[in-house]
Amino acid sequence: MPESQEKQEKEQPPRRRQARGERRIAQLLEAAANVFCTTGYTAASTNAIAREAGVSPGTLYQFFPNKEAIAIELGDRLMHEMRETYGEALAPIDPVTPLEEAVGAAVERFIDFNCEHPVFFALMHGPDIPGRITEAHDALHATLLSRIEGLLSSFLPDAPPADLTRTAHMCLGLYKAGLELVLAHEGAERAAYIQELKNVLVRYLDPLVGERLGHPGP
Amino acid sequence: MPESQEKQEKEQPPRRRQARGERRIAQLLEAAANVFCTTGYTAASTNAIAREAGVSPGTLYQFFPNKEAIAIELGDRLMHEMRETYGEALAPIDPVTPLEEAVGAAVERFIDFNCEHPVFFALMHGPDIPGRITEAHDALHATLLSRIEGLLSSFLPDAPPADLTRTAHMCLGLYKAGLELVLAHEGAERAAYIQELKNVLVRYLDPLVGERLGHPGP
Amino acid sequence: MPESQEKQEKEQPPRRRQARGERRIAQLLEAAANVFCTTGYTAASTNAIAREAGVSPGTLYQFFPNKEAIAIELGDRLMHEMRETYGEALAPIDPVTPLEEAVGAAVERFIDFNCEHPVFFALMHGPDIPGRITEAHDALHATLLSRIEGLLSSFLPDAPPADLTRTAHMCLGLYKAGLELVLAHEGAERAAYIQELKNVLVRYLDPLVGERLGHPGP
Amino acid sequence: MPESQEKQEKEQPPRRRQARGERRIAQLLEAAANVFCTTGYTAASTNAIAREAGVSPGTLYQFFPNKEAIAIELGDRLMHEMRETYGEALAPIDPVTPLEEAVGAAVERFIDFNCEHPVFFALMHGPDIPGRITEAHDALHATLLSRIEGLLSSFLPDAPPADLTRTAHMCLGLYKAGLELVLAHEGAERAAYIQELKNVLVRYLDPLVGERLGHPGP
DNA sequence: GATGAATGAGGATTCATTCAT
DNA sequence: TATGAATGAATCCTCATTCAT
Repeated sequence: MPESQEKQEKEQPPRRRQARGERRIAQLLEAAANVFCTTGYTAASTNAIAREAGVSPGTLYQFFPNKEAIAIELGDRLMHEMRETYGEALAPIDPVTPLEEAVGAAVERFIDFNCEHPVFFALMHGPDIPGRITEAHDALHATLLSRIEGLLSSFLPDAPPADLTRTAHMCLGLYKAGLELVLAHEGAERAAYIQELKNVLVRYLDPLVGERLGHPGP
Repeated sequence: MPESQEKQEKEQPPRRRQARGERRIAQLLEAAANVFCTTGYTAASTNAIAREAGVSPGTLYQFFPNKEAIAIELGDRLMHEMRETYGEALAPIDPVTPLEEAVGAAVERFIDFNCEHPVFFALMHGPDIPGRITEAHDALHATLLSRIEGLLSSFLPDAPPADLTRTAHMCLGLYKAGLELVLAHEGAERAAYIQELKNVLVRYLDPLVGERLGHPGP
Repeated sequence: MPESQEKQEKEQPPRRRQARGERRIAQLLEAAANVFCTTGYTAASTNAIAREAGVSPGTLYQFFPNKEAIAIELGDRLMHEMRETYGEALAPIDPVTPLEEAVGAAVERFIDFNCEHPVFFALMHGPDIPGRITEAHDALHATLLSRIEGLLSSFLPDAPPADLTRTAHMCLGLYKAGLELVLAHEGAERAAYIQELKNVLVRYLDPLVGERLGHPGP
Repeated sequence: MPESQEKQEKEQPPRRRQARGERRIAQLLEAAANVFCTTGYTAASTNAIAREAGVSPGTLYQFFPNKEAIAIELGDRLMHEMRETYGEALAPIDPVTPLEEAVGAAVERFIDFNCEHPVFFALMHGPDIPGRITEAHDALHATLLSRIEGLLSSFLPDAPPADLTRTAHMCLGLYKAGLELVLAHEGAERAAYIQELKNVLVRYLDPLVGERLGHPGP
């Protein structure tokens, strides 16, 4: 069947190439994740990423125009995977779920996700410059914020948008701070920090959701 | 008066030299603060610091062996100034002071200090690598933690040391997270974030100090 | 012929690249040889080598991690060429050859080799620090020593290994010393020094080989 | 006695200053010797010497215009001390002394001197560039050569000057080579190398002095 | 004399990126 | 596509030397 072969050669190669390209991209992203974790985002070099991926620098630049782009794509995939793993189900939470339970579950999931994808942490913190936010960092942040806002909106349906946004920012910030401490410890101490992080969030949010139906304040 | 001359030879020369050097050091530290704020600690280069200070690289290295040393000295001076400004008085807090008031005041002071010394923030966050903690970062952190522990111990006299330390770590982390948000906003929004930060800390700590004399839980 | 293409993909690309690289390496090594001869090994700078080679510093570092590595490779190639030129035939010398003749030939060859590859001298002397021996220097030395030991063992088949080694060290040292003087002179004077070097070695070795068959001492 | 005091103040200060200067110079030279031994002449830095001497760089430059000058002065003093220690007596050697004894004694003395003044070795070898001889190196060399020539002339009274000079050069070279090996070993092995060095020199010189009175060749 | 500050060119090395193959 | 060679500016840091005090 030379014809079909011809066809294959004409149609499949694009596919194959795409497939190969996908593999390369995945390979590069994984390498980048490793390097970001090891040396931090700022200190990570594209050459190091290419080396870790076992390809030449030129190859890297065939798929990504620069380091930023790698981080962005990595963040995107991370967000995508988070959605795949935990689903959009994050958002529609049964309003009857007690806050403590909801927060506890969310924190657990976030931490689990982080442990499975340590680069998440590296990307979230990004370069230490306060003002200059990188695109990658930013995109990740925005996604996370919107997810958190989604979560919060179930509990705070009446909050003004500005307040909601602010609360989401706070929650994300607190979570990041807690995560840093959690990751810095192990065993029982880690568990204790996880509990503290939950406490922080629950106690912070509790008064805000006090007026919810079925959740009369104390 | 050969005697006085002898004295001069033994005491003055070191001082005289130090005068210029001291000025240079201050100048370099100020430049370093600027550069750290602008580009972040990790990306800051010694050459950039020297350029900012208007001196040659060699001059910088006559006073500091490397970037780390600059950061350490900067952190030390910052801590010293913090103590000068707000005094050891942070520690001995009247136990009758309501938690809210105490936390509010502490937060205000910390934020004020940060606004006056923006490099504080840059130093606190340090390089984005999770494990690799730099000396400078570390020293600053340790000092802050001990100050916070001191503060907390007035409120939590009965807490086991491990818990106290953990709580201090949490507070510092929360504060850093809040500060980042505060600094990222201005005007009313900044004020709102400051309030949120206070809320977070008060609500987090309130249950822990519930058993204090005169502060029975609700 | 997809198969041959596969082969090309697997075998040729590495080769093709190496062609240019190989040329660059040769070019860099030649430049290094020049610089080592001109300024000495210690004072030679990688930048100077790159400049001499007409490439950028970065290019040099794509092939060699540092100056040492260049010297090592240079030494290796030199040793290889020496073997190519004079062959392993150095070792198995007809035991009936008179010592004077053998030493004379060896000295001539060594000197010729040096004149063709002046960097040999620079590498042999290495940095002037007594203790701190560099790898490059060391490797060259070891190779030369083993060659000399091989030569000597034909003449001193019964010498204990320790003595043989010591004698080899002496011969190499004497040769280096003589070479320095030879290179420092020209014309008739150079010839005279060459003769003196031969005399030194022959007279030094003669008593040691006195007991050889057919070479009864006087 | 204010007058005499006045006198002292007017006359002694110059002396004192000279004394202080002498001390400084000695101090600097000793420091230089240490640094030359530790890091080698080429790599030695004037700043390091000043530091080792416990003075400021400026002070060093008040006594020596550059590194070379330090080495030269160091060499001069070394030569002076050698003369002080072993005297001009090196030259007039009893022509009846057997060559072996004379050479053995000379080698012993040279080696002893080196062990007491390790910098001697560093200075003798100097920078590894063949052509570019430094002044310091040169001066030292010249002195040593003339001493050796003196020694040799007792044994070779009839040798043409050119031959004498050449032989002296050879002896110095051989001695340097041997010294390197001697210093590189310890204990019994060192002793063995010392013996070998003596052998080399005796055997090299013996035929040359064969015609001396009372020393008929074998 | 003595100090230590100052210089600025030069050292090794790395990096993001581009280019020829 | 993929390679690896090439770049050159930028990194940190050192050095011989000079200068104001």
